[in-house]
Amino acid sequence: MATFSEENYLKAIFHLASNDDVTVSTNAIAQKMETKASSATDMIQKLFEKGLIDYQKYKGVKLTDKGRLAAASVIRKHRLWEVFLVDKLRFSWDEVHEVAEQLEHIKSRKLTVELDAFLGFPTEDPHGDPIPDTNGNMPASLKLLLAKVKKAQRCICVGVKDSTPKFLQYLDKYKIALGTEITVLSKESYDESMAVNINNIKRTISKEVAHNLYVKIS
Amino acid sequence: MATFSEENYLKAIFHLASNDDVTVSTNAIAQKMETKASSATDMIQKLFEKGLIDYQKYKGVKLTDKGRLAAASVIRKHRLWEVFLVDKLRFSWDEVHEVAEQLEHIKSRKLTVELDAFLGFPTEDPHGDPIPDTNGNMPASLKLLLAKVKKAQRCICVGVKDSTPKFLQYLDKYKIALGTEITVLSKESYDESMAVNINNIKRTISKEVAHNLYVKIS
DNA sequence: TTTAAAATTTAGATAAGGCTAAAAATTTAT
DNA sequence: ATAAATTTTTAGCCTTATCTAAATTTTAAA
Repeated sequence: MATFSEENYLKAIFHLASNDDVTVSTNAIAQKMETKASSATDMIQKLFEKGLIDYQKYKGVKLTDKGRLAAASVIRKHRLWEVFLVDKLRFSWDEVHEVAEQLEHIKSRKLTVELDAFLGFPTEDPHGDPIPDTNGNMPASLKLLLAKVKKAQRCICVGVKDSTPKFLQYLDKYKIALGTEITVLSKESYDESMAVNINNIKRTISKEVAHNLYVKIS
Repeated sequence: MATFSEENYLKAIFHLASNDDVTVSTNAIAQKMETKASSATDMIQKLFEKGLIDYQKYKGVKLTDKGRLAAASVIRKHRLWEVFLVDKLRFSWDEVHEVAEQLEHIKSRKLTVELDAFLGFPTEDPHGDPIPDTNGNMPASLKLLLAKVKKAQRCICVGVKDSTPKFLQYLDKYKIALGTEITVLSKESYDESMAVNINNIKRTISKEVAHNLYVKIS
């Protein structure tokens, strides 16, 4: 059974290797884990010995099937707990991550199964990210950045790319939440800003914001 | 902030010192923690340096106010989670402890506050043990041995003192389970046996059984 | 293609929490 | 009251996960 730290490294590798065929570098892992490359190397060797990753010195790593399932299981738990916190316990977007980081490591098959049922078998977390199923399969995400949406299209806010409290608070301030409908009125090529309609109010959205907000065409 | 291990030791000391004026011995702590006395000594010294316990070499240990509050907070979380598991997630009484042992260490003020509200501010866990309040005050336990129940009183089975398979099998055989309602019909002073009504069936309960079954007056 | 830069690994330390074995203090029993 | 038994502490070692500094390998550049 993996330790907390091992689980966090597996998760980091999973996120870095969005394409399964990509090998992930030691430095990338160290950066994601906010640690030193030497520490990452140590953990890589341990994960390799446990059969959770493929690894050759200096050549980067790749999750094995076993490792991918373990990582997906942790991500599944993380996202289920986020749904719990928002749907049942009045947490808001910017408050769930830190707690879910702890809850994701609780080990109990029954707990995950029952929590999933209690929440009504959700398929997405409050940020619009898909929840892997029990086999570790993650449905492809339909979300795209607001910046990619064409003029006159209507879309629904489903998540954020930047999940820092600062950005989430910005969204709160302008009443942009999960499910909010946004219509793109026009796009300004000079600064990549866009005019949009949100709750019947016309607003200008900066490039920065448009590149950090995920939506789904409706 | 206390580590998992520190929290577990604080909890052990809290449980061992039911009376706050009692000093707890190193051996007692080691036994409760299923570890060696030398390990207990190491942790005792750490807890003392953090101001969580009073300690003099060879003289045993007592929780400080700070330590007692920390211990009560962990026990509060443990019992709230047990309520959650039983009331919301279809866990049964004998499945909750192991998971609650993990959940009790999650650190988030808001989580505990919201969970408490979500559960309707419960005052007891599923075993009939009281839940300490946010100030660390624990209401006296309402749970008592069946032997103490007076004639004509109705009560609900909430736990066992003797958890050996032999006793549990006895309970099974006579259809006594968690939540079973028991009405005391009469008590025999000669052998301390009692006549009771269980599921509308009249039975005689021996002194041995009555002294190993916890109930709550209903 | 040889060298400089960058990335990666190894070596040696540290801190937490545990262990065994041995020493020291306290209790108990004669 | 002293010896024996028990309890508690200390000393030294192990593991996990981290670090810094140094060594090594790979990559990029001249």
